[in-house]
Amino acid sequence: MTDIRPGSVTLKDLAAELGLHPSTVSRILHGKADTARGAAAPVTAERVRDLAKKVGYSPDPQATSLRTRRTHLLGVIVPRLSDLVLAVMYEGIDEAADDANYSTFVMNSRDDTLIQRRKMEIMLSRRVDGLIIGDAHLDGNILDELTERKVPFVLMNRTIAGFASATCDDTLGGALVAQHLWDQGHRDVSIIAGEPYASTGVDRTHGFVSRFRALGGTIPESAIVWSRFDTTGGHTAADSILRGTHRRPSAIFAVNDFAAIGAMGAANSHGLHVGRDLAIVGFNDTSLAAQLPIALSSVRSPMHDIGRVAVKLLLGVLNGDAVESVKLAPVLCVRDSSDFTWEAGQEAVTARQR
Amino acid sequence: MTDIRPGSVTLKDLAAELGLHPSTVSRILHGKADTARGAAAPVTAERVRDLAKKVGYSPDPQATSLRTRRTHLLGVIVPRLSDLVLAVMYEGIDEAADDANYSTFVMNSRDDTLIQRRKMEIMLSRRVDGLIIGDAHLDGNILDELTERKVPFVLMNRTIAGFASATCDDTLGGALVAQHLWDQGHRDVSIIAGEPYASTGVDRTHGFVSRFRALGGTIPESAIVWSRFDTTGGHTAADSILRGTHRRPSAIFAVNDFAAIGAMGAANSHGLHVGRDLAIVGFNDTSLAAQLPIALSSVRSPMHDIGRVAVKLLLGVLNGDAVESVKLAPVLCVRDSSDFTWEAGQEAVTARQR
DNA sequence: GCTCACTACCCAATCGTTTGGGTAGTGAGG
DNA sequence: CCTCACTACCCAAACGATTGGGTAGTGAGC
Repeated sequence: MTDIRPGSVTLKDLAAELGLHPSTVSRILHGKADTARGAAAPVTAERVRDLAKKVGYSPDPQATSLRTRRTHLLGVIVPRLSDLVLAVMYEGIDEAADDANYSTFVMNSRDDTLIQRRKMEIMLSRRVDGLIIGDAHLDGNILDELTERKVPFVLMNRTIAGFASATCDDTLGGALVAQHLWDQGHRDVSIIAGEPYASTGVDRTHGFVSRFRALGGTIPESAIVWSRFDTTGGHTAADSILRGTHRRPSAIFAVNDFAAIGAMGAANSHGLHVGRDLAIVGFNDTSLAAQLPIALSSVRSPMHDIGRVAVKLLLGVLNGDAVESVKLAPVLCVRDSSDFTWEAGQEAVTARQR
Repeated sequence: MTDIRPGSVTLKDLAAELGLHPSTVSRILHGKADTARGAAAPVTAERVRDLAKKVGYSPDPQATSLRTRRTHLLGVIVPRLSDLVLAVMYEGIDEAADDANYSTFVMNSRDDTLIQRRKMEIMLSRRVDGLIIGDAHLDGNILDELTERKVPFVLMNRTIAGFASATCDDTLGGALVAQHLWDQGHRDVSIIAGEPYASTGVDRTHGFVSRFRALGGTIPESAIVWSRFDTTGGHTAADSILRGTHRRPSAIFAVNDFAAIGAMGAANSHGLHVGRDLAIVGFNDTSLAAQLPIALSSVRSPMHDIGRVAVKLLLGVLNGDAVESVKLAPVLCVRDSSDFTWEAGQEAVTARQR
């Protein structure tokens, strides 16, 4: 590419070199239909472009956005990037933003409303063109404020009624798991439901419960345990489920792979062999699921695409379009952790049906 | 905070409102020793600051950096953010940058030299003040180019001789594992070594081999298998190791937790019980290690701190200081996957000693 | 009464682009 | 020959902040 640091050569330099006015150069290099029209003679335009390429001219985005009031910057706020799910979504964002010539800031809020606010202010003070919010809380009061302040934004990962969002169809995902576990003969199930303020966990749980009940099953409130989304959260939740004396479920649905992995750990320490004594199904089908010593059944959510769609939606908003929320379809991946026909055969299934 | 979108009120507005000159306001709000000195009367300063707070003034960073030639922006390039190790390091960066009033761009290079270059150019065209490079390849020709172009940068995660870096002491980490496995009685070990262009894997492998040999052990070249850093990479590598007919090691050191998890999966499908038939040790002690059905021994590396240190180093460079590379100390965490005294008792150890 | 040193400000140029509005020069049409 | 419509440019004012260099006004010192 260039052998010099960008910024060393300006529009003015180019103009001087060619004996043109900076504005002419600007129109040639950055104009649209302008160029074809009255901007410059084709031969001049050629000269300009050649020189620009030769000296490695790249426009100063600071100067440009000072003038245009557009930074071509998007802000992304996630609970934590060390959550693989959000990291993958961000990869999708990174890609799509890049394709559209935008750059992104991403910051962690740790799901703390104070930090959320602070990071948002930082992004706005950086003059981002819009925000992608991946850590929306169901009470969502910040969002109203953003709307009032006319900040363009969309939600990702978690959804909230009334705002545009890019998510997985979590309700459907939950339903798929319910159907699967029911088909496998499970009648007594528990749910590790995630944080109550996150639509992901809430919707997955709701989808599961609705379908399970529609099939004729029962799920008492006590079978739903709220938890953090990480491994320790899942471990703790599963522990409390398995410790319960009056009933011990034959299957656990964790709304997140990491919680599921934690649950596997807990099952282990209770002397239960996952996939034989206890079925566990996770959500998101992260790259780990299939590789675990006992492969984890999981609902594959198109995380990467969710990130891409979020960018598309936001660009739509910036463009003044009326955008609609997008719910991408999940797919259930059944593996050893919940496939009772796998080695135990039919007897296990019937045994479980009691 | 403010109830209006940042950017709506400028320095000029403040000045007009107060009957002062913009430059005076600027000096009051952003000056250092200036303020105390001849900038303005204390009472005026007070008035300015009050109004600024009241109307929610926040300086336009684009305008500022256009003038100052400093963006307070740092660029971070990592192989992939969906690698938990890099994600955690980035969290450290995010924090430390925030503390120092910097913002960061982070981009994925997928360890592809072409993308690496492209992302770098994007960051430079955004006029970042400096770069943190988390995906350096040992052949490192881009780095020389950066040096030549006088771009301030530091390395993180991976190190390369001659450049400032923030890393874990990988050589020591490898040595710790060698010592541990030796103490456990293992004499026949294999290494899943990661990508040959990454110093992390190379140094961990080298540290391991050196110590193991110093203790009197032997490690043939064939016992070292290069691989990708993810679970599938580990799976494939372990598979080829375990498939080997002439020797089957009693222990495997994977230079990365994810590779180790993949190796566990492979061991499983070879009918080996990890922790009894085969010891496996990983690296980084990611949050998963301790939660796995069979808890994974791993070398804890201070990933979060590595990110923080990287920022500190880079700020040092920006400040014109001569900075030194920092190697943070690793700690070995022994768990079930390699603790033979755990349940099998002494017999297993001696059996393995042959 | 004059100089000197402050104090408390103001002025204007500048950073690199963009953009609405000119304006010389040319050729065609009447 | 004059007008008109182009073509191919140029001019200058922004955008919002920073910064080196003024300069009135005041009080002290001699």
